[in-house]
Amino acid sequence: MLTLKHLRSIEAIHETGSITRAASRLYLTQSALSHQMVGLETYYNVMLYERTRPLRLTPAGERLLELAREVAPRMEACERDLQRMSERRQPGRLRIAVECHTCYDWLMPAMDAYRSHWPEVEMDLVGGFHADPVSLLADDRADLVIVSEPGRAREVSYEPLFRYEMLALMASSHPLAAKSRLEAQDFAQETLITYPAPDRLLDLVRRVLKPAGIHPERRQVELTIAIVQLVASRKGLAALPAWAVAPFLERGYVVARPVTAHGLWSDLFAAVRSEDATRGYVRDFVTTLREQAFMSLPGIESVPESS
Amino acid sequence: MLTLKHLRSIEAIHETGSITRAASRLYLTQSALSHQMVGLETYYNVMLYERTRPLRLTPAGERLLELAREVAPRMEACERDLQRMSERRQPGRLRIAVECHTCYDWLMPAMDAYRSHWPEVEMDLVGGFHADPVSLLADDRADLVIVSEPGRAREVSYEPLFRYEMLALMASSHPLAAKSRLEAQDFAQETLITYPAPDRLLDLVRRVLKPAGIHPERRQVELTIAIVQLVASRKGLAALPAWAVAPFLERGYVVARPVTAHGLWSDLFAAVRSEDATRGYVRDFVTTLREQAFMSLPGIESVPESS
DNA sequence: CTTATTCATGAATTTATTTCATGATAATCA
DNA sequence: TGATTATCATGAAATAAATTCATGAATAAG
Repeated sequence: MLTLKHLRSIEAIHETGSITRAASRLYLTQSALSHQMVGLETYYNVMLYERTRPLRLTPAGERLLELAREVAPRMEACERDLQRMSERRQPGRLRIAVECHTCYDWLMPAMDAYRSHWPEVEMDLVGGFHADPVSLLADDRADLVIVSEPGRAREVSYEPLFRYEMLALMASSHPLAAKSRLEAQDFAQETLITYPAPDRLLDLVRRVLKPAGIHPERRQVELTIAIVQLVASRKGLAALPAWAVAPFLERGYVVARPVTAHGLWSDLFAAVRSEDATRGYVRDFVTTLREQAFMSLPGIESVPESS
Repeated sequence: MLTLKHLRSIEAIHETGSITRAASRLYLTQSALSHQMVGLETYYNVMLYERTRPLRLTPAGERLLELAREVAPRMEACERDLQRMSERRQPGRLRIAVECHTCYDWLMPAMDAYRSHWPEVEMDLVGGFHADPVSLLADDRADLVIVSEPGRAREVSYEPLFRYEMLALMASSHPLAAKSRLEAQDFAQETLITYPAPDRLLDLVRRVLKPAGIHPERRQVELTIAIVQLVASRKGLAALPAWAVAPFLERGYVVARPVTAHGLWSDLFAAVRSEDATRGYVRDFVTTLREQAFMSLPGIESVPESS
């Protein structure tokens, strides 16, 4: 029988163009999703997608996608209403702390989307720099913190959001632009342009350069646009999320290259107090973060289980 | 997770005002439906219906009902479209034969409802009287026959529709009106007014009077309204489906009484060729018959499994 | 007050879903 | 063009979910 689960699957397959990627986004194995689709196809005796790469929906698949788009939001709205009815306490509050500079790019639209679903939830951003932002949860100064690594404290629950690739950025006239990927040694003689943040938060430094014993000259700038401008002016290299550099590549002054053989991928998690993790408005905020990110950020993936 | 099944359940509970009756209409045990509801209630941590008789939906239950009403028809429309896509043969044909006179009362509206879902299916009514209407299927003179008893031939599939109670009808001034229920002997000295049909099709005669060896005087009339008129004029008794007599009871000239201790219940089935039983447009016709009947005929029930 | 009904619940059963392990097929790249 | 890597399909096993059966408790009807 047709379920919401099937509709979500069709949407994910359509959006990712692949059973494997869709499965990962749905937190399923590739096999489970394949079985699920074969089951649907057998039940209705139709093909739902062409077995080509990239995979495309057939007319029958498109029809299901259409259903998903008209039906899924209504079911979700109903679920939110039920959650509201069950939590007869005060409407919730979400004070959000963010560790990474670029996070604001996707956090703001996500908060907007969330506000329309949960108008009664009061949202706030916790400003300032904090050595250990997760401790803001226990101190009751924040209710949700965006971090790049899950901790292991039992009082805090870490919800995976997504992962993105960090790309090395250089002027298109830079000699290193000739290489298809950069390694740690390539940075040795360069200036590294970063946000003003401790090394712990700079994935390139912490996970690539420091382990290789390489400590390039450094320069710190606040704004992404300023970093790109300095790179274009051949003042040094930078490492930024793939989705953040995409708009600048079109103009051709800078180029982006992966770092190390498999690329430098960073994960993001939402940390919440474990007692809050099951609340409807909190879970829905996390879900909204994921949805909005996958909708607007090109090239991101879901966090693999092992992380 | 919320499924279409849950929505159908909520609808059935709302319409029947009882877990037991809803379960029977959904072809489930009472227990299964109870578990299902408790599961939903636990998942969302809300009550869905008041534990009173008759049972009423809570606001949370009403919210689910609202969802059901906006979402279920869309899912059904999509399923029909998929079925159409899978059957790339000729659009179907439905020649329908009917055994019982009163069937036309609910069959016509049901056919209208069905026509809007399957405009490409050509419907026709097979007229005339037939000693063995089910044989019309094998003879390819009909595609679906409404009958009151399932046969056991393997080439024919019998889909249960619903059951209704036959009530004895008499003038309100008739002495028997004093009794709360009638027995076979009560008919011995009366005239029985029936449709012009063989005894085999008259449930009162076949299942009550004949077994008791009672053969009252008879009079045959074509139209339901004429039967009621004769009864009101004290020309005799009649037995008609509860839903067919309901409109005449209001005026007060006739009264209706159950027959025998547990009432005289008649079942209805749709007989189709087994090869047709799985076709989308056929299954949907049967589903539409059930739906429309339960929607418009008061006091009917679903056919118990054993029948 | 007794007798029906009706709903809830625990245990057992059946059915469905998911994963694991692996094979087949198609795309990519030296 | 092979060799290599990606991706999807599939069967068997494991896990999870839904359904039934048997029964108890609560509620309405006679």
